[in-house]
Amino acid sequence: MTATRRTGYSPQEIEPKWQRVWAERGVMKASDSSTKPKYYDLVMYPYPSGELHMGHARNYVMGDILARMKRMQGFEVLHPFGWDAFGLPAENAAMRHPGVHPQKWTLDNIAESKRDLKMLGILYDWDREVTSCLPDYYRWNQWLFELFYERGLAYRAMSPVNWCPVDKTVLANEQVINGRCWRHPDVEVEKKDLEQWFFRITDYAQRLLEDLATLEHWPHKVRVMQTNWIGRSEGAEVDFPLVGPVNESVRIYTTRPDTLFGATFMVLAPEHPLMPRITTPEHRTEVEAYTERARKETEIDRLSTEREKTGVPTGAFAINPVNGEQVPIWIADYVLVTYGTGAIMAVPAHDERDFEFALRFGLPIREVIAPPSGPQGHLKEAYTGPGTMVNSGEFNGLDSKSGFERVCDSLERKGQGKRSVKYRLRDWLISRQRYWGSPIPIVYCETDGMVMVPKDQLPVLLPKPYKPLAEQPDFYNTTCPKCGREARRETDTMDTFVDSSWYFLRYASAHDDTQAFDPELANHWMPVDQYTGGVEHAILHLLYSRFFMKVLHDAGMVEATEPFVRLFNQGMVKRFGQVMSKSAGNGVSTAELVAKQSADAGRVYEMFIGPPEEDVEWTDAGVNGVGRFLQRVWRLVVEPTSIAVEGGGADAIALARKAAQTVKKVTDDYDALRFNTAVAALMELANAMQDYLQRGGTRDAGWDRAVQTLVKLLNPVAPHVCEEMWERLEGEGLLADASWPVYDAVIAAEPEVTVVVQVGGRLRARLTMEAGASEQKVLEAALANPKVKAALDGSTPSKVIYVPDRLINLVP
RNA sequence: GCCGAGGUGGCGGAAUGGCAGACGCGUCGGUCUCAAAAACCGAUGUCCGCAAGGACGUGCGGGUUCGACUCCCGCUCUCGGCACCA
Repeated sequence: MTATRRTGYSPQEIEPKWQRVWAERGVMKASDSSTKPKYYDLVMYPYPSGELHMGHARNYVMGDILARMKRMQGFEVLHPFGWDAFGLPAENAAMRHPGVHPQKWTLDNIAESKRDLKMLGILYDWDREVTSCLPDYYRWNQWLFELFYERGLAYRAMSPVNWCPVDKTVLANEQVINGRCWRHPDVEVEKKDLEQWFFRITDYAQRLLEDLATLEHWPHKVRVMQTNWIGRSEGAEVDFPLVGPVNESVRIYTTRPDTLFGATFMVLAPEHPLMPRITTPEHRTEVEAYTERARKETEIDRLSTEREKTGVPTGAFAINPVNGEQVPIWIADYVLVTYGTGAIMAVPAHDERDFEFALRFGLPIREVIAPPSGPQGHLKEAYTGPGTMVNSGEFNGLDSKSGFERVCDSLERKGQGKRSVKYRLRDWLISRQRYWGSPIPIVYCETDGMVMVPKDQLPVLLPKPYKPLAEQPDFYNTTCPKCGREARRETDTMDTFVDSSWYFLRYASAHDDTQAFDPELANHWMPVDQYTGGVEHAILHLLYSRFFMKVLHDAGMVEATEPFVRLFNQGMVKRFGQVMSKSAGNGVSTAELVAKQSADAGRVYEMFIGPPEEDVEWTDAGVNGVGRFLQRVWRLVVEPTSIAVEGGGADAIALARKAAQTVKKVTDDYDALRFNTAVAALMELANAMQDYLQRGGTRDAGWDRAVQTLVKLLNPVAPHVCEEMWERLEGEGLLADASWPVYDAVIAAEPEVTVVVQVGGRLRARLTMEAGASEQKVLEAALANPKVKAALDGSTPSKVIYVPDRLINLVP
């Protein structure tokens, strides 16, 4: 007997159809006034790089799956999109193709990317689209800059800055990776002194650190990275009075005041302001030569731990306040002027760097902390752990922890020092000497100094000609808003991370031309329930956004203090062993995939290919396999044929039970973003359905249940084909139906279950009983059973295992 | 160096302490075809065996447990982050 001819479906026909239908129905338009519970589903807005390939698509698909599921579950979903549209690539393109303006290049790219997103069936509320390079957005960037300025959080300072010689721009600390430019891993960053704008993020260091503890739905890794980046340490500042006529002290910072008696020398950073005054005449030449060389050295050399320590003595001495000892003062570049006080006391016995330095220059090493065990004296290396204080006068015998406190108490009592908390976090340098960014709305006037452009005169528009702003007199020549006399505009633009630090608020009222965002609407939608994007933003973007949120909270503009409740970092898509990218030439073009296979297959494949947080390798065979799966689902749902088989054995109850279990599994998996196992579970259900038909199963209630379950649960991942199938089954699209299947009690069909009760790993009871409505009920009933109660003997079970019949002989 | 995450078939990967390898790819066999491709059906951890079946298997070494991929201790390798922050 031959099976009837099976036709399958044509994705090229149904996919455009449903994309049209969704657009017409406006299914992803978020209502601000809905009575449904809100769900804010956000993917990191991208830099618009033009045509999309499937490497870009992965996180958008994840976001889309959640949006569709939450909508079907009855949430009012905000799923917006926008473009991080300022930045260097547009300028580079403009330089490569003279005559092409960065704006045109950017807007063309946006159009291409948008077309490809739609082609993949990813639904956004495009009415709320945000484009950061357009005046109606960057106007509010400038407005927020002024808010920061008014609150004392934006300031200008001369600063040695990181300078990328290729991009000819200043880089933030965060953009320097191992002393090299983040955009050019082979280009060393130089140092240069410039007047720069900063945001005072260090004022928020403690709150940024503390609130990390509340972000329990963030990846552990990201929280650890931010914690380390903020880098809080507790210690003390101690004054070492200078020896000689100068009535001054050197203030040092240490995290180990308990080792104060072991300080045998001091080290100042080469840039330390005290250096020129304390250096003795006979050491002057040497010190100046050293500091000059340190200044010229690039970050990469300076930061290398491989490098041998260098330094020179100043000839000056200072007095250790705790024991009156005179210690020599050295200059060395292993001490950083930007951290602590730019000066340290060196305790070679208990600090690896000081130890190395002391060995190199023959400086004394004195042990003041005895390790809890092992021989003391004769150190081969620095002992940095805790121990007992020795050679420390009145503090001898104290353990290092209480010694820390007692020494601090003593210093504070005598006015020689004080407890002090330091952070590694530096202020955020936002100035960029680039054209394609938000102009900083400040005017310099000879009479009035630095003046903000009045808010009603914003935006300060970017001039049309593509040329550095500092070379455009039409731009920088202006009048002072206060006195009306000639003045000069600031020609720096803002770091694009400023733009991306608040765009998620703009979505709440994307077209409001009276304010950056409507506080009421922002409070309605915020915080973001799910934020999805690349791990490369684990520090910069996320820390800055958190900072903005806190500042805006303090300004009374938003209620929440954290922007993102749940964060997820998806892995990257590779092909031929490399991350998919235009430059590597290994991208799978969205348009081509859709033409040859289908958007649905691409979507399902990217979810099925591996754990969402892992990097995955794209293979064409893999996507074809998923295409086969979707065709098989179509045949099962639309053209089912049961085949009479000898022996039969089709079990409709078992199929219905399988469907119910799949509902639970897939719903949980989607919620936890375990898309790979969700798809696998749907494949299992399809296999079970096929098996059922092959055993001669017919279209009864169990079958219908399985069909509905499969189509609904698969819909968020493969929306086009599922909508089409649903229409054929029910006469309408699924999103219109908007109902998510609920896990219910088919499990009651389980005739008997065995329950095993354990206390503290000890087996206490085992009994067979009639099944209840659900696993949970079975367990509850088991605990109420007198036999179990007796076995438990009043103690609480550490574990109750529900064991299906087929496994019971494994339990003793 | 410090911090974090991981080592499971030929491959990607599944497994609240309870049948290791779900699901898929690949491979092999079959159906259809003049043939090939596609599609569909079946087999597929390794070793021994014609078979029924047996033995061995989650980086390495110990431990806890009736039972360990899973928990604990030690080691090792890989990948990510930070890196002279006193």
